[in-house]
Amino acid sequence: MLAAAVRLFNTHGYDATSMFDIAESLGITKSALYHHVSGKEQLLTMAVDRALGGLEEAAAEVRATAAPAAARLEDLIRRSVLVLAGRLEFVTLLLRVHGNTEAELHALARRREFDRSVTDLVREAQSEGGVRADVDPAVAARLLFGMVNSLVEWYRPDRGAPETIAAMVTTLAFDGLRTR
Amino acid sequence: MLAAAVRLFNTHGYDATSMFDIAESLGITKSALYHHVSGKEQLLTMAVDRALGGLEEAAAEVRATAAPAAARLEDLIRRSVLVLAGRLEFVTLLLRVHGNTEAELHALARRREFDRSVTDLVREAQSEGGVRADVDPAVAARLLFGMVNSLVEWYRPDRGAPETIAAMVTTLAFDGLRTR
DNA sequence: TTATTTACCAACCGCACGGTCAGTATTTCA
DNA sequence: TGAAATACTGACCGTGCGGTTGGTAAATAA
Repeated sequence: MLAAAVRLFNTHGYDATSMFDIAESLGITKSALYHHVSGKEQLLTMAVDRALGGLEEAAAEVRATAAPAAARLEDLIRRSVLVLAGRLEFVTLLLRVHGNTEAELHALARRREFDRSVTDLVREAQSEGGVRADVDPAVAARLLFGMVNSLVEWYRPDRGAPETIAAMVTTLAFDGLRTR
Repeated sequence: MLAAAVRLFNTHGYDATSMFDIAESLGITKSALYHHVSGKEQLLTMAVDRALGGLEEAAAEVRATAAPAAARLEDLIRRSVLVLAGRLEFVTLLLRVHGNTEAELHALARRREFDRSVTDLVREAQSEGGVRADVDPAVAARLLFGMVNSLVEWYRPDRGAPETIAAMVTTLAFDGLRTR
């Protein structure tokens, strides 16, 4: 049910998807839908929770390791790509949320907290000498996750295994495109 | 007027912005608004046109130069960042379009054409030996522009001059984060 | 001055949406 | 068997939306 709703939200947009559309795609009536969920916003909340949960779990696991910061950053990027690929539809919805309601603002706050932890990791890696110091850590973090997050716009299983994509992302992030 | 509409579309979402909201933000009535534009969709069309126009112009200018493909790719990335920074609100709207109407589908087609030209450029650079050959050109193109397009989510003039950001993007894209 | 175009307004229309409600099948379990 | 909980239905409600209409005020130009 959540899956059906999220699929429609992603295809036609959250606002453009009516509760009737969701019910119809499940072969039930709108009233039956309201018997199971409190409203449209709850579906959104459940979906972005699943996305944020995966990302936060990845960050926590990485924080628990004792490797150098640069290696932890690489690991976080890798794990994030795997979360994105595994929970693609939920993360897609999360990344399109823009803070119109209370619930969306809360999701946005959690996203910002995640972003902040990435920035911190970049800064730490710079001070350890593992990452070049001539880039602003906040900008670098945002560009890095701009790359990762772009998966929601184009990734499909037939374009490569998640691990393959993750390897490409970390290669590009740490070594760049130039031949050497 | 277009600027006011686009600002509201980006803040609250296209669907969530009513023609009344736009009129109110301009201090006129809804009817006055309809005197100048044919409808809500025309505002969208005009906005995405301005975004796509900038990107296509950049691609054409780059195509007209005779440099190696790798240098042309770097130049296209640089120019694209400048277009994004300069027309931020219009590109933001463009990147959120998802093909619900005829006009949006047309915009999406133009975007895909641009993406294809980037992929071609990556492939050409690989065959010239200017870019590492162990990455899929389509994936690399998408990751590169994932990085560039992320600007619409975070860029503001006080976070750095467009040229500074552009330099960071091309550095990250070609040389990566690792110290050497 | 007068005719014409341009800019604007208030009131209105039809429609689709999120959500409710009163009631009815169906399942569960003592 | 029968009571209680669960799953579901169709009709309905209020609201806000995109867009229209018939008309008025102001600018423009002959």
